[in-house]
Amino acid sequence: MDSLGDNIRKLREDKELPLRTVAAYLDIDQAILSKIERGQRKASREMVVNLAKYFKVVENDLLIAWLSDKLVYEVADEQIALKALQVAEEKIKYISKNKKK
Amino acid sequence: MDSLGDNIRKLREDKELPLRTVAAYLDIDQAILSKIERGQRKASREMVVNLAKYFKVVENDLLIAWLSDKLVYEVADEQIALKALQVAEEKIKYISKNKKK
DNA sequence: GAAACTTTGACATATTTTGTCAAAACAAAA
DNA sequence: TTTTGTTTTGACAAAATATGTCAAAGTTTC
Repeated sequence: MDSLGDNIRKLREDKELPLRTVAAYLDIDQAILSKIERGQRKASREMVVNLAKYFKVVENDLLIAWLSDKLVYEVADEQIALKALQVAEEKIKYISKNKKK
Repeated sequence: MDSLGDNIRKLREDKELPLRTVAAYLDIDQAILSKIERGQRKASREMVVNLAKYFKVVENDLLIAWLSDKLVYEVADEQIALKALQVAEEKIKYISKNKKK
């Protein structure tokens, strides 16, 4: 249930690595990584994939944290947020059902 | 469960109005309205609110269609789409619980 | 086939996102 | 408190997206 930022900050601090090191691996400026960890910038999908590889965690776990963050961000100041998410679920179910054919 | 575009196309055709008329009310080019109805462009929140007023339908119904479309768009080509939506729901529930205080 | 309506695509403009950098802020250790 | 290493911040430029405008092409109706 944590945000992606919380996740990767924990992973990084557990290994006692400076931003610099992880940022270098991702080939991004450490300022950006700092902002991502604090939720001020969004990570790209590619960064998330690379982070999962780097920290050896299940890629989908991080991707779900990342994508759900984006969704929350999208609906954040709407009263109808929850309802919209539920309807979106139905739509996705419907779409994937019809894709199997 | 319909997309916003389907919704407003139905509303418009039921009243037998040309794109031109509705577009004029919204103060947008009819080309844009055409694309919105066919899901090729996103409507702005403001347009949705104005459309609800224009067609005298419940504003939230259209807003939910609009917002859920955006969410579907966001997750569309992810395998984890459904899972991410569910996690986003949890996050929203958590957030709104803590906002009530 | 003329008239009204709709769709399409090219293009310009505006807005948002993203990357870069350096200075400021902070923390730990001497 | 100075030094050293780390993190955060904000200003700015560049890149990528989104949005608006228009006219031509396509479609439907009569």
